[in-house]
Amino acid sequence: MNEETIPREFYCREPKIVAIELLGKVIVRRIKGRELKGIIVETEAYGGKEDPASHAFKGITNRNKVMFGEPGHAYVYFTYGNHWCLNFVAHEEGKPGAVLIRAIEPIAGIEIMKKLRKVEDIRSLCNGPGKLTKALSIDGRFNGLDITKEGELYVVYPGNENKNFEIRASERIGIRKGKEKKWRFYIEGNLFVSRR
DNA sequence: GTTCCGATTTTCT
DNA sequence: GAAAATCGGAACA
Repeated sequence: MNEETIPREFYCREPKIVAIELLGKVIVRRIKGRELKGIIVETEAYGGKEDPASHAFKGITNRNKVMFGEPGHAYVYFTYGNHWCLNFVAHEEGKPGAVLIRAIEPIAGIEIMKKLRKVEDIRSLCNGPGKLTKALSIDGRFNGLDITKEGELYVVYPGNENKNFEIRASERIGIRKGKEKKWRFYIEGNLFVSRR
């Protein structure tokens, strides 16, 4: 398949920039020798002191410490008593930050995802942060994982398809503070984006 | 189609 | 003890 992982430098920029640039990239999840893949179609950026909606806003805690660490790692947290959310740590030197992956378009291993999610509708497999972690079987074990190296979970550049798309920005979803920041980004017209 | 609401548990105050 | 970067189902239009 000739896949090339995305280097650490890619993530060493403002979360907002990385969130935009991640659209169209491909997440690879390996389970027992099989590959599940999805194109990133929806993201949200979270910053540090300047962003009251971010977990990192009030400083470092045991939960969010990964956001303060080296970019290019996964930040996985549990919320609402039911769901895991997948983020990629992304920030400039010395500033915490991360990008929440809100939705992906399944392109490989779809039958496995259906079993994990217990739904048949492809569009409902991964169109939300809690859904995609379930479809990819991602949980707290992945917190801190390096996603610039091939392994159980990593990110690669897309193949030849889907290079032309229009990016839209909007208010972030499910937060109370910091709504004035238009830091949610998605691919216009894509069927797999949540809350269209 | 939309809106409303309960589930469930970790984390921080 | 309250809130939380959510989901799915029920009720209503």
